[in-house]
Amino acid sequence: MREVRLHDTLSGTVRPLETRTPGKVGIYFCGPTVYGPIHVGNARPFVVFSLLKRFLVHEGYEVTLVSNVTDVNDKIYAAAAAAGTASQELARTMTARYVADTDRLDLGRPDHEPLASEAVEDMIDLISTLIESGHAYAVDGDVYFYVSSYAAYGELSHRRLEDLDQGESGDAASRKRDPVDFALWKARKAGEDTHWESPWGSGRPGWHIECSAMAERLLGAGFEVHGGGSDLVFPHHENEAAQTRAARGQPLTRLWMHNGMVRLDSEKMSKSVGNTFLLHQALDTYGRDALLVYFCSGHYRQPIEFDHQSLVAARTSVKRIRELARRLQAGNSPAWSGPLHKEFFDALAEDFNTARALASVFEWVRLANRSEDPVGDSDLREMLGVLGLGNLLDGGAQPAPPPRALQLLDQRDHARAERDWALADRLRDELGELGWEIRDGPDGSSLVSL
RNA sequence: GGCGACGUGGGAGAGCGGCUAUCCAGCGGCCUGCAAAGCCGUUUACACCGGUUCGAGUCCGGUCGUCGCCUCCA
Repeated sequence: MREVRLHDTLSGTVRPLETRTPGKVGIYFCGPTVYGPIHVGNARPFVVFSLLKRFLVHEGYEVTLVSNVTDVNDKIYAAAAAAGTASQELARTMTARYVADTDRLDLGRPDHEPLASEAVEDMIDLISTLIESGHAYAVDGDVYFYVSSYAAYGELSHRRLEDLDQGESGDAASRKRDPVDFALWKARKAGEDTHWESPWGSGRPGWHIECSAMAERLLGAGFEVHGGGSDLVFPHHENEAAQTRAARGQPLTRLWMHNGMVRLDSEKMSKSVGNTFLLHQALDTYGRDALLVYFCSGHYRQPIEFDHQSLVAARTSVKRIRELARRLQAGNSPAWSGPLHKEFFDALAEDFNTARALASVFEWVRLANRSEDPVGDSDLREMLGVLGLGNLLDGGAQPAPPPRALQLLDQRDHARAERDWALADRLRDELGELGWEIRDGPDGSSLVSL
């Protein structure tokens, strides 16, 4: 188990991963609001934190990964109304699609995927505690967090209250003590078809409180890593941090990790801008393997451009690994593999640098291709496995070509022996149509399935 | 306007103050009837201007540019 270091947004530094209990890590990352199918940008945290878990498990940690689904939200009400369905119905449908789409990434599921709508009791408890301790106040059925009561507000996002644009609008503004106060509970409004009873009347929870409540229930306050997209740092995570620490007297998490945005045309991919590429489309177009390589090809904190060329490049790299798999054999890897294997895991241990790790993978591929001797796959299998790409080495064992293909190959061998290149090339084309590619080598020709 | 991040070879993208990143594409070569696959070589990059240093993409300051957050947002 090597020392794992990760970038922490709060301190702005790369810090060692600290655990409450040796060997145990709890990770929570913010999942989507389910009012539509998710896009590639939404998928990035799912990939990053799923892979981080795999890596930590590889290092010997016992990891509990939690990711919420926000199924109560203004946008869901609006989208459901527009579609003429019940908001809960829409949320259910879109949650199922989210699960189906991310399942296609084949990275497993988080250990827990709590729904906001099923955690309202926990949220009410937390809100009550905040009111009792003077950190929140109720007004006309709403409850707001009283930001002024919490001195550390702004520490996560590194901004001062006076630096915020406070051009607050809407009817909530008049009920707040201060424009920066944010809603913990919202009184039921006309047109909202879901609501819960609370000490402050019928209503529904605000957004930020769900994560504080669900993370605490499933991981306990002070858990190891809280993650999400960098666009959530403020206000979402700032507010989460404030709520939990104000209520519990201890920090929500020990380390805040944020992934960079996926861009399309140099601009953040987002539903509101409308420049989205849906995850299921990306999976259809480029395939799951290429998409993973694409995500791993840049550091998780950097923005990454979603463009055709990058995805095609990723797909070509995948082919390169698959191509190598044909000539590997099961068993221990040669001596030259050792340093690369180490480099790979060291790179992941230093702020989860998948780009650098991938470089070791391709270095490995080159050395293996260069090797005259048979090459055992064990190290590469272990490396790729952590990136969720172990499958690239399966299917290395070729299916036997059908008799028809073998017959054509035989005919081509004859044609070549007679130097009838035109016929030989025609037979090669025919084989191509059957899905077989010819590889002429010193030991004769062989067939490879396309 | 405030806060922050980033600007690397044709494209993408790592990079610890001194050592080949890597991937995709191009070109040349090896292999080969031609291909494919693979290997070797190759275009000697770090926005600009100063500074620190024996030595700076790599540290400091400034300029320009791009992006993110400041409102829902992965």
